[in-house]
Amino acid sequence: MNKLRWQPQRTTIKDIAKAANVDPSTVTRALQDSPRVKAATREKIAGLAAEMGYVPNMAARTLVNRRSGLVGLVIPDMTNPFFADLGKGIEDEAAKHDLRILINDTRGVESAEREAVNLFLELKVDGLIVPMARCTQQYYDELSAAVPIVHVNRDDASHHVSCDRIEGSFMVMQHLLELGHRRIGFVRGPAVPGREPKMFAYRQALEHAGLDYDPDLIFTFDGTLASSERIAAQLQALDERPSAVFGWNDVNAIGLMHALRDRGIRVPDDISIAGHDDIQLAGCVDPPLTTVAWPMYELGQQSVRYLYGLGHGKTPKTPQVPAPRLIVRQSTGGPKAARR
Amino acid sequence: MNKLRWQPQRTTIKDIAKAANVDPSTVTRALQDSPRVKAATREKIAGLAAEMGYVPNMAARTLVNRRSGLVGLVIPDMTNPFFADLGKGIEDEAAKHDLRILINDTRGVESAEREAVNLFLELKVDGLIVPMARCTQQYYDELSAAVPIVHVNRDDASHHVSCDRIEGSFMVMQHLLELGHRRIGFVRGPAVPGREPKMFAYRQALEHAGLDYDPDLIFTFDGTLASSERIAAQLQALDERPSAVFGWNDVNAIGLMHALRDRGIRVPDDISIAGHDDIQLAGCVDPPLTTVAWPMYELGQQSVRYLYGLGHGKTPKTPQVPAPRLIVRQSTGGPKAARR
DNA sequence: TGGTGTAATACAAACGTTTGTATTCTGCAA
DNA sequence: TTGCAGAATACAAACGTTTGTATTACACCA
Repeated sequence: MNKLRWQPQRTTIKDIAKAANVDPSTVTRALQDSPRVKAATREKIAGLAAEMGYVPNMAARTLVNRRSGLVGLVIPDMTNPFFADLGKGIEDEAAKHDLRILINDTRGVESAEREAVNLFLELKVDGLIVPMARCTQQYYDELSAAVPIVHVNRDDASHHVSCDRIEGSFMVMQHLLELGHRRIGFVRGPAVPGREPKMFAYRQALEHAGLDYDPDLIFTFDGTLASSERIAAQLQALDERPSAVFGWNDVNAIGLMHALRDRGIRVPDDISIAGHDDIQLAGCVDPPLTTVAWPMYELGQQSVRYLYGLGHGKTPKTPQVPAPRLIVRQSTGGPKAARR
Repeated sequence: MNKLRWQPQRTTIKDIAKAANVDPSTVTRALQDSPRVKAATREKIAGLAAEMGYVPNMAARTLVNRRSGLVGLVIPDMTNPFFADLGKGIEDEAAKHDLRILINDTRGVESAEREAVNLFLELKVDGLIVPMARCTQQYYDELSAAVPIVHVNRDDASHHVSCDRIEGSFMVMQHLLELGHRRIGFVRGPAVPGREPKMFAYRQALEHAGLDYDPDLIFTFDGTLASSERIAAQLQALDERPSAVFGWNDVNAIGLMHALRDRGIRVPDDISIAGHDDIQLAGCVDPPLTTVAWPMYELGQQSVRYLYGLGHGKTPKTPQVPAPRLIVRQSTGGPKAARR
C-alpha cells in the first residue's frame, strides 16, 4: 500500500500533555471535564487543545472504549424521497443521545447490504438501523448477538419499528372501492416474496369487497422510468383494462400517469391512479396524485429511541407510530361505467 | 457512560492465533495473503477465521496504519435527486480503488457541514469529497494540510471537479432568448453570494442579448414547496409579468408550474418555465419540463480519481467532464406577444 | 556431519487514548 | 513539627492490529 503524504496525526494528546507539562491521562480527563482535574489546569489544557488544533483520534478511542458512539444507517436507496424524513427523524433524535449517524447506500443490492453491515461492524458502531432490509432474517438474528439492530418497516424482525403499511394500502384500496372501482390493478415492487404488506392489503381489500384476485392485473416495477412505461403499455394492451391502478410508489404512479397520457388514456377519466408515499412532487403533477403518507419522521425518531434502549440492556416494546394518512387528490375518481 | 452488553469483540486475531498455534503476526500476514506464510498455514488460518466469525477491528487497524481506507462524502441534501448519480459515480469508482464510502448528510446547514467534516477527520478517512460545500474556502484550505479534499462544483476551491454550470444555465437562457423571450425571470437558491454561476450565466446571457437586468424579476427559492408557491404569487402580482421563468432546479420549476396553473396561468402559453438538473420526474409532468442535465455520474467518478491522485502525492490537473446537455421539452415556448 | 542459505514463523514495539491505582502535594489540626 | 485527609496529578497497562527484526526449522551441498 502506498504511503500517503497526509495524515501525520497532527496533534496528539501527548503533545498537549508535553506542552502543558502534565501527564496524558490528565489531558484526557481535562477534555472530559472530569472533576479530578483542577479548574485552572482544565482551562489551560482546553486552551492548548484548541490552539494546537487537536482532533481526537477516534480509532484509539474506539479501541479502548470498544465502541465508537456511531450509529450506522443502511439505506437501500438514498435517492428515494421516501427516506428523506426518516433520515431527518433519525438525525434529530440521535443528536439528543450524543450519537452520530453514518450512512451507507446499498442501492437495494443484497450483497451491498451485507458489505455495509460489515463495514459498520468493523467500525464498532453502537447500533445499526436498517430500513427495509433485504438480507434474510436469519442473517440479522446471528448478527444481533454482536450489535443492537433495529429494523424499519420489517415486521418479521426481532427488533423493528414499523408503520402500518397494510393499513395504509388498505385505506387507498377502500377509497378506490368506495369510488366504485371493481377492476383494480396493482403494481408490486422489488419486494421479497412473503413480505409484501402492500400486496397483502390489496388482496385483503379485494376479498372484503367480494372481488376476485386476477393475476393479469398485477404488474412489476423495478424503479426505472422505463419500467413504468412498460406497465403502461401492458395496461393499454389489456383486453379488459382495469378502471384503477394502485402504483408501487409515487414515482411509479407519476411515471404511469405520464405514459398513459402519452397513449391517450386520460387520468382519472379513463383510469384512476393512486400511489404510495406522498413525495413532495405528488401534489404538483397534473392531476395531483392520490396517495398515502407515512409517518416517516416519527419512524426515524422511534428507531433511534428503540436502538438506544436496546443498547442499554432494555428490550423496549415495539413502539407506536402515528397511522398512515390517505391523501385524496384528483388522480382518482369514479370509474367510467359509474359516471355514464 | 453506560456499559453496553454488546460488543465483547467476538473474535480477535489472537484467538485465531491461539487456535492455529501460531503467532498473531502470522495470522495478520495470512489474512493479507502475504507470501511470507506457507500456503497450508494460510488456508488453515483462513478457515479458522471464517469458522470463528472473525471481524477485523478497524479501530486497531486504523490506529497503526494511520488511515482507515474510508472516503467521507459530505452531502448537503440526501433527498435531492441531483446527488443520486453523483453518489453512484463515486461508489463505482471507489470500488475500483478499494475505498469504502461513508456518507454524512448536512441538510445544507453550515455547522452540520463542519461537524461532518470533523467526524470524518476523527475517523482518519483517506479523503473527503464535498459537493457544493457551504463553509468558507479558508476553512477548507487549512484542513487540506490534514487530509486530501476534493470539492464538487465549487470552482474557487483549490482541488475541485466541476461541470460547467455557467454554460449549462447559459444554454437554457439562449434557448429562451431564441424563442423570443425578452423578460425572463430568474430564481436564485440558497447560494453563497459571490459563488452563483447560474446567476452569472443569467446576467451574462441578458447582456449578450442587449437586455437590462431587472431586480424585480429575481426570486428566491428555499427548497420548500411553499417557497415555490410564494414565488408564483409574486409572479401573479407583478405589473409586468415575465414571459419566461428560469427555475432554481426542477423541483422548484415543477412546483412553480403547479402553483401557476392553480392561479390560472398556463404553461407554456402564458409563461414558459425551465429548470435545472433533469430529475427523473422532469419528463413526467405536464407539460414536460425543459431543463439542463449535468454529467453527475462522471463528476462522481472523476472526484474519486482526483482524490486518489491527491492521496498519492500527485496534484492532478482539474479533470474534464462532459458538457451539460440542454433538454428541450414542452414547458417552454415562444412568448405570447410573439405568437399573437 | 557440519555449514549455509532460505523458508517459515516468533518476538516486540508501536499506534493514541482511557482508566484503575499509586504517588505526590497541599493545607490544616494536633 | 508531625501526621493526615483529600485534592491533584502521575504511572502503567490495556485495547487489537501491524510490521521490522530476530529466531528457528529445514533442505541441500560439500
